[in-house]
Amino acid sequence: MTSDFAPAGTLDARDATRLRVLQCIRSAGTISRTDIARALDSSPATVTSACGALLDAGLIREERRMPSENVQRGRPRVMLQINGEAFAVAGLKVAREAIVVMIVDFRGDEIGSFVSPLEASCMDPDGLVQEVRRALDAACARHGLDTARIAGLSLGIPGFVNGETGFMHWSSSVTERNVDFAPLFRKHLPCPTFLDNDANLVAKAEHLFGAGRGLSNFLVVTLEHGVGMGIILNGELYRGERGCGAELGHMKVQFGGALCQCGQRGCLEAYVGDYALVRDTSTGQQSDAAKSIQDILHAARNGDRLAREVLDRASQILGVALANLVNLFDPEHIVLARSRPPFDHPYTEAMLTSLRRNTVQVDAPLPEITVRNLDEMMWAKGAAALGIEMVTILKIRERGTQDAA
Amino acid sequence: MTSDFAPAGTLDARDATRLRVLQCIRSAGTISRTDIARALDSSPATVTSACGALLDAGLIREERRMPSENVQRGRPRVMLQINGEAFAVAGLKVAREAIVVMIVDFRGDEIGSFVSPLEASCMDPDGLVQEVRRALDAACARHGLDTARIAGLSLGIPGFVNGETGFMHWSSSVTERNVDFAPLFRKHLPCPTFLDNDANLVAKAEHLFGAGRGLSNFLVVTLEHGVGMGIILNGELYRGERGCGAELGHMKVQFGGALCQCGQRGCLEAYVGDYALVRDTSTGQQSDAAKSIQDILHAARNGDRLAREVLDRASQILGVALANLVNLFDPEHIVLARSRPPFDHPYTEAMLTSLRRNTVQVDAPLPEITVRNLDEMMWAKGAAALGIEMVTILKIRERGTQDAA
DNA sequence: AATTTTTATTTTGATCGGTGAAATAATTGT
DNA sequence: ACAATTATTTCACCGATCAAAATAAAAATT
Repeated sequence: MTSDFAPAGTLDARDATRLRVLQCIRSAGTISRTDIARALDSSPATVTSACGALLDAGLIREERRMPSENVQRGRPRVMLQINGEAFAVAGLKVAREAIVVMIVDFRGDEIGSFVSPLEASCMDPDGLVQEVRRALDAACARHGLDTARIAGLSLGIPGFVNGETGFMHWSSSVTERNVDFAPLFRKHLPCPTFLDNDANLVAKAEHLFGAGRGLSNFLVVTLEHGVGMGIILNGELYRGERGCGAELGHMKVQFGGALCQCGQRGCLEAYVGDYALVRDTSTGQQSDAAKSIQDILHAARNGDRLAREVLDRASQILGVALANLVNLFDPEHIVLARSRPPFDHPYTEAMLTSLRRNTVQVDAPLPEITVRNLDEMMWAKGAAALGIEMVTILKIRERGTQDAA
Repeated sequence: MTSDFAPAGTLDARDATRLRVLQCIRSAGTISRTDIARALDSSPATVTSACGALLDAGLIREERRMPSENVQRGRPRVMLQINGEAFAVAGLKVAREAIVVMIVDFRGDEIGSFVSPLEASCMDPDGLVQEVRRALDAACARHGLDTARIAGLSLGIPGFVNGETGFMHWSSSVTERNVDFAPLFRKHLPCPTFLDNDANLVAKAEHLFGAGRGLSNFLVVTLEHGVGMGIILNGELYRGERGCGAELGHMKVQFGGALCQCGQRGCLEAYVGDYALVRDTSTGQQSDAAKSIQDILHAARNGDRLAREVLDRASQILGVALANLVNLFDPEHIVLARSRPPFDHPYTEAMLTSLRRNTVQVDAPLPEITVRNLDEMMWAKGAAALGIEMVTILKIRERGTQDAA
């Protein structure tokens, strides 16, 4: 049942403590044992023992502290930090035209990246896994890394994916439906491999390294061709019962409204997705087909009324959708990750105004909103973030069994 | 910090185990120790000891088993069940015209109920608490109960309430905003008292006693004057960061749409709330003001086209809103609790069709939908459900400290 | 320079919850 | 009566955590 694929939840009490300590160190960056004990509200003794194990496993290291302004009396604290060299993890984002790879160390720092072009944007499962293998090998080769140093591999893919089992219900990148990737990964790839919805990965990245660090309840909305969302509740990715929730792009914002790619009406994507903007600004004239988001923005800036209206409406509707999220989830924070600048100023302003206007009024302040640029690499980095988490658990477990032996 | 008010989260390992065992017994109804061990995946020894404590505390009891079809060899299992007589809890729902009280035993079975009329539908905090006291005393008197037997009291109130702290941001029943009820409760009421949003209470009731028994992720949508929602995620009430999420009634389903009571546009309530139906079926003629939902339904049944259209649209829009929830939360189950019959057949059908049509298509089946009648008493019972849970925790803790002494 | 004070970490010994194994209990089948 | 079977309890132990004591490493003081 608990295969390689989903190692979480299988931690005994001791390993759970070690993991907590590790995560505390990671989120603090640099921290002493005493402060860890304080932060986790546990005894120094416990922290000492957990840190011992983590040091033995090579996952953290002691830092010879700066002789600087530590103007304190008493025995100086020994600072601990994540040992970046512990292992490397590859994050891969399967996009339309390429597989984007980012290799990061255990700290999450980039070691190198690589873009491996794809012949076809939609492949059969076996073909996809082989492309992944090719991308991984090429990325390692480019940066002079032995593929064996990669301790884990994490794959972000658009579509409905159950990140806990590796089962894919549907993806725009895969010809077949209902594929169990776990065995394919085991067969073709050299290290433990994890699969998740790409928006979930960005959420994970924000949670581990970005604006969501240390938060328990926050949302990440991704804005590119489509609109996606990752949900962190109680400090964990919420995946829904069947592993395919968070379909913000197909939230209906207008009853009987505009037609969406998915065949339904009034979906958010049908107003704010790239293709919707292109469609709605087209006037039936000449070069419309070639119109890009850039063109539309440009036109709007030059006073084109249609372009302005479409962008304005998109911003407002996006604000409504975010307001719906605030009304439903009441999160601490929302990260709005957009690929290209269609929602740049002044549209971000319009969006925020609409958000405020459509939120149920409580005296408590609204959740913070962070707008973040999201290039292709960020997706891959998000994948890597998940990989780090998963492999960390594997390593801690491994260590545990070694102790026992 | 951890006052009387929110006893959860303050359980040590042992009490947590006891609580798990107790909840297992509750959700099973009648179960043997061996089966509990199997269900909780723990050792029989642990279960024995936990049950010992629970028996001592009088929270559960052994059932002399039926001599019936237990055609098994070996030592017969001793069945355990919740001891209803352990204590009583009062659930109160603050409605517009009355406070509805239900007194239940520890099993959740009704001991008696009472409706205590209110002079005013909106009171100052002190007045409200005194009305609560009056309602409690009257209910006890009616059923010949000593008020001292009530081990806990739980209050459901419409509005934005932080159920974990007892802090009320706003409620339609209270003249003031931002009231901390906890000290008022301590001052005027004879037993530990808890406060929560009324929709949360119905969710709790479904989780403990209704369609959500044993489920981890499900939603309860309440349909009456307004539209509310309770969210259970990972087996717990999700309250959002500021304790005021789940505002389904103000989810925008139509950009720039119909005007809502709240002053915003396109809210779900503005299409499916009682007052919206009345408004939208009014033709500017004579007795419109007196029109009731019953009248509208009746008119529709008799072929009135406007009434039909309005009800049809309401059903469809409700379906869209539920589809949004499915797309976002991917729950196991949704309970639709409606107070009066505006969404009876054939409108329930229309609603379900709309739900199906607006859900993102995955091969996995849709969550189950249960439609449930929700009379005023159910709200009170929901409140009682929360009360049972809270008091259970208090009792288990109490028992723990007794042991220590 | 030696000593005191202060703070951080480790060691030690005790506690406690959970567990497996063995013992006991309560049946049915022979 | 005795064997077989299943449920529960008892018991000895393990391992995680913790408080307290010991130790370590510095700064301040003498």
